[in-house]
Amino acid sequence: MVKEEKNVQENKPAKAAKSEQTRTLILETALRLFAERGYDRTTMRAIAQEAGVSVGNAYYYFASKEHLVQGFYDRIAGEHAEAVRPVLEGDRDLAVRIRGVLLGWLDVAEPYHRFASQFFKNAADPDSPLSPFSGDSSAARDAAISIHERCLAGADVKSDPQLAPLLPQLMWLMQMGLVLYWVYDRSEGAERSRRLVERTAPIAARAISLSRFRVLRPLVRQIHGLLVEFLPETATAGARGPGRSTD
Amino acid sequence: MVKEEKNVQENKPAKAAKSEQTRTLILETALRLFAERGYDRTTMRAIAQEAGVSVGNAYYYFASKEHLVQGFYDRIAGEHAEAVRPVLEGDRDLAVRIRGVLLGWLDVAEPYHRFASQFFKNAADPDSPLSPFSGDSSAARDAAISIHERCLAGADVKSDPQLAPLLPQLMWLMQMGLVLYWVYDRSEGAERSRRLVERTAPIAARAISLSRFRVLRPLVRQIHGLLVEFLPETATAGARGPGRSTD
DNA sequence: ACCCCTTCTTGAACATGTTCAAGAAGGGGT
DNA sequence: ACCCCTTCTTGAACATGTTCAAGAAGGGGT
Repeated sequence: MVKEEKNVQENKPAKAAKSEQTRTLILETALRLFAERGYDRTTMRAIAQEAGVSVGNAYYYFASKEHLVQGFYDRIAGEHAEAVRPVLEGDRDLAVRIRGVLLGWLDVAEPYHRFASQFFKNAADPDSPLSPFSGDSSAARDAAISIHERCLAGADVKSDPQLAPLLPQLMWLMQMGLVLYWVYDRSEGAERSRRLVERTAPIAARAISLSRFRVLRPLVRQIHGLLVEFLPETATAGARGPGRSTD
Repeated sequence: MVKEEKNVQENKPAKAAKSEQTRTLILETALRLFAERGYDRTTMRAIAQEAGVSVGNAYYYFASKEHLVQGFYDRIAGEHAEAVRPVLEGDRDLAVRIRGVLLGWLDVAEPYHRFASQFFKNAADPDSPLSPFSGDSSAARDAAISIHERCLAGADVKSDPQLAPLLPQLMWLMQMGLVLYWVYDRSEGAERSRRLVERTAPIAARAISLSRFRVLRPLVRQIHGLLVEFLPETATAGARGPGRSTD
C-alpha cells in the first residue's frame, strides 16, 4: 500500500498481491516490534518468527535490517503533512506558522522517539539509503520541503526577493537540525526540543523579515550566493549529496 | 602518551607503565588497521591477533570497538591544534582566521576521509561514546572549542559583548556542521568542503561583526537567550547532551 | 618464604546480522 | 499432463562484536 514493486518486477496482479502481502506483513511486524522493544533489541529472528516466516525470507524482501526502516520515514512524512494542515490554514504570522510546523513534526514523531537514535545511526551514513540526502529518501524530503514552502507562502511576511525561493530548503535544513537535536534529546516528552522550537521559531521569522534591511544587504547577498551554490537547484531533482554529481 | 589512566586506577608507576603499554599497543594496532582496511572490515579478532593479545584482553582495556576510535578523535584534535598555530599567530582578520582554522581541520582530517563515514555512523548515535556530545569526547571537544576561542580572541573584530563569550561554542557547532558536510562530501580532495569553508568564513565573520548594530539588537538578544539556554554553561563541564542533566 | 588480594589475560561461549545452497510453489507453453 | 523457468521460502552455516568464568601474574604484608 505504501510503496509497490521495489525488489520485485512487475507480475500478474494476483501474484504481486501475494508477494506484496508478505512484504507488508514483514514490514508491519518489524515496525511494531521496533516500537515495542526498540531497534537494537528487535532481532531479525524475532521479526521473522513474529511474522511467521523464516529469517531468510525477510532478507528476500529487505536487503538489510536498515531497509526495514524506510517505511518509518514515509509514514512520518505522511502523518506530518496531515497534522500540519490546520496550522497552514490558520494564523498568518510566520513565527506561529514555523512553530506549528516544527511542533507538529515533534508530535508526529514522538511515538518513535525511543528508537529514533538507532535509526539515526544509519541516517548519518551517506552510503545508507536512510540518509536524508539519499535518493531513496527523496520522496519524504520533497514532501517536507513542500510543507515549508506552503508555510512561508501563507505568511504575511515579505523577505528579500532573491532569498525567498531558497527559504523552503533552508527551513528544511533547519528542521534537520531540529531532528538531530531531538534525537539526542532525553528529556521527558521531548520537552527541551519543544522549547527549542518555541525559541527558534520567532528568531527564524525575524531573521527572514530582516533580510530586506539595507544594512544586511551585503550579508544577505553572500548568503544567497552560498545557498545557490550549495543547495540543489530544485527540490524535486532527486538525490543530491555533496559532490554526488562528480561520481 | 595521549591519555592516561582512564580504565585503570592509579598504581605504582612501574605497574601502570606495563599496563599502559599494552593499552597503547592495542590502540595503535587498531588505528593502524582501521586506516589500512577501514573500520567495519577490521575485526576485533584481527586487532587482538595483530597486537598479540587475546580478544578478551582488548575488551579489558576498551569497553567496545567504538571506544577504540576515541583515540582517533584525540589524535585529530591534537594535530589540528598544531596545524592551526601559524593561523592563530598570523592575520588578525576574522574571516581569514576562521577560514584558516576550518581549512586546517580539513587538511588534518583528509587522510581519514575514506573511513570517516564509518566512524560517523556511530558518532551520530547519542548513546555512543563517539558522539561529539558524549562525556568520553569532552577532551577532544574542549580542545576544539579552545581553538575557536583563540581564533576569535586574536581577531580585530568587536562583536556584541553579551554574545562574545558564547561564540566559541557556536563556532564549534558550525565546525560540526562542516564535519557533517565533509563526511558526505565525495568530491576529489574534499574540494566542495573547502569551497564551503571559503564561502562560509566571510559570512560568519560578517555576521559576528554585524551583531553590534542597533537594528539587530532584538534579534541578537533573542539569539543570546537561546544560546544561554541551550549551550552548556562551560566548555569544560563535561558531558552535556540535550536533557542529559535531567536523567 | 608464604598468603592473599588486586590486576591482567585467556579463549570458549554467546548473540545476532547476513549469506547461501537447496528446494518448494506457481504458472505458462506445449 | 508434463516440463521448465521464475519467484519464494527455508534453516543451517557463517561472521563478528561482546561476555564470562577461570585462572595466571604480580606484589605487599607478615
